Amino acid sequence: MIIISKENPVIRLFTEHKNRIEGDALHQLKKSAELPGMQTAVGMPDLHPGNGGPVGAAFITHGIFYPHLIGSDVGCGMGLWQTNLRKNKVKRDKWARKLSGFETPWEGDAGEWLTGYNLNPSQFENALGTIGGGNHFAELQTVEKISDPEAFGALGLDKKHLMVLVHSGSRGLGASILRHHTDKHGAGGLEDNTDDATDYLKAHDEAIQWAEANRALIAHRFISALGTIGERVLDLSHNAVSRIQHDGQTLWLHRKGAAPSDRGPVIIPGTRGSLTYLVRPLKDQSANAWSLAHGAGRKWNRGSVRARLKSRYTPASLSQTDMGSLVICEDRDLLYEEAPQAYKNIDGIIRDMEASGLIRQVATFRPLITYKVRKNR
DNA sequence: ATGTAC
Repeated sequence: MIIISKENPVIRLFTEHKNRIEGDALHQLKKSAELPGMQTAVGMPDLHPGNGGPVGAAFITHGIFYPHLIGSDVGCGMGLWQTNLRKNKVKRDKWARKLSGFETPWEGDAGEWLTGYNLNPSQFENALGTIGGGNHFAELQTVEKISDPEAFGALGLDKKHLMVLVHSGSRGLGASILRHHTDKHGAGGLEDNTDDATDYLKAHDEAIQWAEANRALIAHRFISALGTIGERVLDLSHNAVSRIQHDGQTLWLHRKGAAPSDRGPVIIPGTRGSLTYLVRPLKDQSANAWSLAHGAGRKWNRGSVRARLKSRYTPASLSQTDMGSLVICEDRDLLYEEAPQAYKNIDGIIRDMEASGLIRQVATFRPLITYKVRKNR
C-alpha cells in the first residue's frame, strides 16, 4: 500500500507497484479527492482513467455525495451461477452455437421478472436480460484450482460443475439517472437530506435492483440456452453509493469499479483470456474503504488498441484465447477494444491485494466460452 | 456504458 496523502483527505493506493497505475488515473484520483466533504480516496490496483472520475476507486465523504463518481452504469456488477453442466462432459463448440440472442428483448414477461425484484415496470423492459457493450459479458467457466476448500464449499460450490459469470449493469436506466442529475448539477454533489438527494437515492436504489434482476435474467437466458438449470452463488455491484456508519459518523461510501468487501467472498474476473479469482476479504477492510479491485483494469485506452494489435492479430485469432476459450464477439471494433492484451495482468492485481493484507484466494476459474455480442453495432 | 444524435 502506498500513502499518497496522510490527511485532509487521506489518499491511499493499494498496489506494491506504482508503475502499474497510469499517471492520468492517479491525477483523476487526486482531483476527485479535492471535492468538498471528501475524507478518504482509495485506488485499487486496477485503477485506470474513467469519465467523471477514475475507475477502480472508492471515496468516502461526509455531508454530501457525488453521483458523477458512481457514473452512469449504476448497479453494474458481477453475478456468479453454478450450473448443472459437468466438467467431464464439455461440448464447447456445440454449446457456443446454442448461445445467441442476448442482445434482443427477452421473449418472456419482463414486467413480471421485475416484480420479483420489488420493481415496477419502467421504460427499459426491452433492455432487461441484455448484456450491453464495453467490458460486459457472460462467460461459461470451469473450476481451475481450489486453494480454500472450506470457503469454496461454504458457498455451495462443487468443482465438478460449470459456472456462469455475468458482468452487466442497469443499461439505459442508470444512464438516464445520471443524466437527470448532471443536467441540473453537473459534477456537483447532493447534500444530505435535500429533496434532490432523496430523489437520486430512490432512483439509484432501483437501478441497483434492476441491474441485479438484469444479471439474473442474462444468466437465466444463458443457462436455459444450454438446456440446463443453475443456482446463483453470489452477486455484487461495483458501482454504487452507500450510507455507512463509521467512528460515530454517518458517511457516504462511493464505489466506482470497486467490489464491496464487506459482504462475503468476492469474484474478480481477469480478461476474457485469463483466470477469474474468487477471493475472501480478510478482517479489517477500513483502510481500503471496504472495497477491492473489480477486475484487471485497462492498460490501453479503447481507441489505441486496434492500431497496436491489427498487424499481429486477425479478428479470427482474437476469437480464441491463449486459455483455449472461445470469445463470441461479432463486433470487430469491440473484439479489438476488449482484447486481453489491452488489460493489466490479473495475477498481479490479486498479488497486490494479498501483499496489502486485504484478501486470501479461495479458487480460480478458467474461461470456456465468453459471450459478448452476436451482431455488429 | 448508454441511447441518441450526427
